Amino acid sequence: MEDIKGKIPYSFIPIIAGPTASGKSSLALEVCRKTGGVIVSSDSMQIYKGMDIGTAKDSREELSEIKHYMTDIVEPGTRFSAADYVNGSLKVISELLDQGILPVICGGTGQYISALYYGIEYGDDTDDIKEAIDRLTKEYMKDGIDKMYERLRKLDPAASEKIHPNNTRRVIRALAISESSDKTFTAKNEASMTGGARYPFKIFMIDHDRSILYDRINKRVDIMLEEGLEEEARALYDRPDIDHGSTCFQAIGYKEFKEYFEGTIDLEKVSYEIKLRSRHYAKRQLTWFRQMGADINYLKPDTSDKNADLVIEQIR
RNA sequence: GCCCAGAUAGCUCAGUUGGUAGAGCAGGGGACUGAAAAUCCCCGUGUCACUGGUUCGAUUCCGGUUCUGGGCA
Repeated sequence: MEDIKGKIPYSFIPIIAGPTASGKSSLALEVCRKTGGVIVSSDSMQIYKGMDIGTAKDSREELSEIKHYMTDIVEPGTRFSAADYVNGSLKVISELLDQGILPVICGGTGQYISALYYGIEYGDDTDDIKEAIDRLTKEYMKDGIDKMYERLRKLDPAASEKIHPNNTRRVIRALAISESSDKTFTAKNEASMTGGARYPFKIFMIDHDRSILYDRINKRVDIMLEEGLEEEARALYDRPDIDHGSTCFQAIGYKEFKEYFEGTIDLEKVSYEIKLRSRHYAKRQLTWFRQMGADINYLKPDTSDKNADLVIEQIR
């Protein structure tokens, strides 16, 4: 692990994590204001340019007030992976530390946060694996999942035992990784964590009652719709250069408009669906962070000002 | 006022030829290493509206009551 004490006056780099609508951004901005830090996003959808309202990106004013990294870095439609995220954000963090600036990691993508926090190294063969995934996805559509699962079972029995056969995505991915080099998915995973975390991180999360969190989600979706989410979604759908199967169309707040644009559902249904899917998502995020156990430092819901002071105190 | 149809899980509804009931959705829990806002797994007892009757036994059959739709006046 690299020592950061010589570069910045803090012992830990804060990660502000938690479910959607829990108040992460506002807290992270406040920590930045008080420390002269900048935000390094850990959000798999805020990386896309032009997807602002639906991904709850910080406002234009906030983006110009506090510098944001790993936000607005690619065009929608671009393929982007957890490996790309880790490689990119580590580079950014390293550069910031060299300049004596505190990086404040903020976002809700558990996979990205865990990868940073536990120091998962993905290597630089990302393009080969992306190709293998594309190839195997086509084979899967032709041959069905049973054949894919059987191939995985032969190549990497340990992985096949851990992955449910219905989980086609993870079956294909594990197979793609195993087939694209002489190491299996399991072997690569084992080797990927030997280095430990690159930096001393400390994770914080605001702990709301579930019913209050759901209420915040519902209200925020209403605000997004008032702010023009429909137009933003329409602009995305109308772009001829973006494949509708792209990752960016997985984003909640956009995919729910598909049927509306096709005229099969009304706006009220869209609103209902966005709220519902956001709640489901928040639940999954909570499961992810809960599983990290004592590595999460919980904060009581309070003003961003007060919680920022608590965070700063704990990273000294 | 009369006629018809309903009343079963938080919601929408199945069902029980009479032996106290089950789907979808919601909700809860879990998994997760190159698409992760994705993908996947597990979890179903509720005065079967109320009240009499028939019956060994009624949520089920019969009567009454209340409520909700729809129709006729």
